[in-house]
Amino acid sequence: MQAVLRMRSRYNGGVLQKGQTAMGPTLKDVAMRAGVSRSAVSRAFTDGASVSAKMRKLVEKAAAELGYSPNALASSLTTGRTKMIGLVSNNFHNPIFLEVFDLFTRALQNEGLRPLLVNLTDESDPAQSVRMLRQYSVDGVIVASSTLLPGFAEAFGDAGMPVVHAFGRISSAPQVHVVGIDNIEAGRLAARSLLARGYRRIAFMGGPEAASSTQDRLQGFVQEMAAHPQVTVSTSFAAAYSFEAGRHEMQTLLKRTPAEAYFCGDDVLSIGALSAIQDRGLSVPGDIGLIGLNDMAMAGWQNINLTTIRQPIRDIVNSSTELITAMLRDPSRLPEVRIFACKIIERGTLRPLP
Amino acid sequence: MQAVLRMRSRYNGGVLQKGQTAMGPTLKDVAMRAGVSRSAVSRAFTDGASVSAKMRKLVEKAAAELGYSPNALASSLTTGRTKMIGLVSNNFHNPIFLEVFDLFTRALQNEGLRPLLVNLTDESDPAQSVRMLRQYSVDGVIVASSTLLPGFAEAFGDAGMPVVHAFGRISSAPQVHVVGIDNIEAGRLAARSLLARGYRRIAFMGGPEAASSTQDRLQGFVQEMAAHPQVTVSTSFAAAYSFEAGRHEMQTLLKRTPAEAYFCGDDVLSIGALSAIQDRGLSVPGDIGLIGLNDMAMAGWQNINLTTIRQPIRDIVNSSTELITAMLRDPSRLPEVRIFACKIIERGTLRPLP
DNA sequence: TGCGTTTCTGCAACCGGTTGCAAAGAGACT
DNA sequence: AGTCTCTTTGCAACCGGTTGCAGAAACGCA
Repeated sequence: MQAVLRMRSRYNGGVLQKGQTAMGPTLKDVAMRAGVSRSAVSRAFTDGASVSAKMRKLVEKAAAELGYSPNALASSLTTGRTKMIGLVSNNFHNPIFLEVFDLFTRALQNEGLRPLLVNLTDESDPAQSVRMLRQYSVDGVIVASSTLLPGFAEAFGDAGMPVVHAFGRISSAPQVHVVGIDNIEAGRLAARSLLARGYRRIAFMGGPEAASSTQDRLQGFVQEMAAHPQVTVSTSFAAAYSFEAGRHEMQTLLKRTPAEAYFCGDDVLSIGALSAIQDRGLSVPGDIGLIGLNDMAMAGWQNINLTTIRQPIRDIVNSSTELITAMLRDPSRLPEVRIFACKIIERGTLRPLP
Repeated sequence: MQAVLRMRSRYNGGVLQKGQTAMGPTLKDVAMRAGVSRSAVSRAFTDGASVSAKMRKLVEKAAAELGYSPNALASSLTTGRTKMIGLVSNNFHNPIFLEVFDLFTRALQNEGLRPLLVNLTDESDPAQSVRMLRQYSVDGVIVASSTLLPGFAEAFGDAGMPVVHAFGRISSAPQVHVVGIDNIEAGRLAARSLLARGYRRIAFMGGPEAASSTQDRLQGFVQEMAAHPQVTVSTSFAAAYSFEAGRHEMQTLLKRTPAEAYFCGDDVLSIGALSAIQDRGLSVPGDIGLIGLNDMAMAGWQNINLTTIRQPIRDIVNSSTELITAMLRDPSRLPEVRIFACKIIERGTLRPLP
């Protein structure tokens, strides 16, 4: 009985010591209050543990009275799992990624996992990021980016963390899990739809030339065109996946004889290009056709109304989350590639099919 | 000497036990390798600790050879600080928040803090979120939202966590730190600029009626108009801060006699309204004037070219970050309100000044 | 060389939990 | 009641670090 009267460990009557996190009562406090051992309390909060219903009820009562909730970090010390997932990206300028973050955070939360957001915009050294995520002992890493060099995802994998690269480059011998679309196929799809509409002088206006997504889309686009020698193809690249870059690139293109239709690397670029074309007094699709990629919300806005290739964001996010949880269950699982199909969303920036 | 030969704790030769996080060598391993005590290693990694340069060098060498980096979570157990900050929001549909997240993650990273992203879109119970953040012992919480009920931020504060509510409602007796703009003043500013341009039938088309930001903007708007009885003011609300909601609301308004100019609750709403107006064959600013709020990137795009009130996102984010770090140093600091001025960005959706 | 100071270092306890193990308790059955 | 299970409980060690304290080492100076 007298145990109950002893000091309540460091949690001295609600007065916070300076420089210390607000920390509630601990397992020890609950144990004392319930008059049981600390192990009992621990077990009462772990499902599947060996505890009698009576004990559990007793502990829960004491815990409720004290407002106790277990410290996830402390338990991670012994269990080796923190239930934290590094959510790594360098894509903070493409509005589509806001949706990506929304979906990822919700999907992870539903699995009882917490996203630790890492912004790699200023980072060029994978080792540095590995160290950071190591220090926080994340259980796994989701790389959400179409422009981040594959070296990052691989570095995490090499460091022994489960990794999924969402929106990453498809590979037939993947180092890590990859979930995304086949950008080469997307390039072909764009090419086919331009051909079907009878365009003869067409062009690829890509995103940053160094990005694998740009390269792949171009490759597919050109491949498909190769079978149609009567069609001429030209190529150029915008400096970034941004409105301004797209607008600027199109302004440059318009100074010479422009193509009849452009496959733009991405919707944001398309919208920039659209703006440049309209400023010039030309009409879309009357004078120039445009097709984008992503189908971001804005593409559907009536004053934009962009024909585009839809990237199934939701499927990619859900599948990535599923894959990371599978990895947590079985870390020895071999890297897998999951490819989702794209489809064309017909709106008003290409001339109609003949 | 023989201590060096003992088993290297759980890190058995690089082979991971199944179900365990990839964990590198530990402090103990480094201590053994360097032939010193564990305390010595710990101190070598804490700056300002009492260690000789020689010892530090010795430890660093051993650590480098083993690829050791300290476990931040373990240390948080004794120090009581995790260097993790809960970044809480429910705003995942307004593109401006992508920029907000970008800025926050970078600012926090620069301070050596890690954002734990919490999506409250589906959450209505503050107690639930408090429990979650407690379990992860975050050092503080940044609430980044203009629509989240103040009850959330206050609940975190009551639970003893340092809190800053960014984009929150200004109050003269704040429960928690608030950083943002004075929405009442923003409403006045909008009103004044419409008046100055000679509009006589003007309207407020707000965001969700329940959001404090909407209410405040309306209040300021109406207050300013009160001094001009010759001007008529009407009011309506869109269901959400989204393109579709703005478009839909404007479509409804256009069925009756529309006002000469609208102050829209937000840029996204303005752009939706713009789309509805143009669809109807009317021109902006010829037939109807529009002014938004935020100055999101898109507002500057040439095919939108929205006159709007600029919200100084960057200042708000930096100031919030500064405030949260100040709270970490001194948790007893009293709640403070920081207000930033807004200014009008003149573009092309209002008729020119007479 | 000896002595007083100051700087370093290691011991051991602790942070808040988890878990293997052994002993206690509760039933079941003879 | 006695014996044998099976369940439940507590003890104690451990997870990977930190830190107060006391003793050891290094230094300054006579």
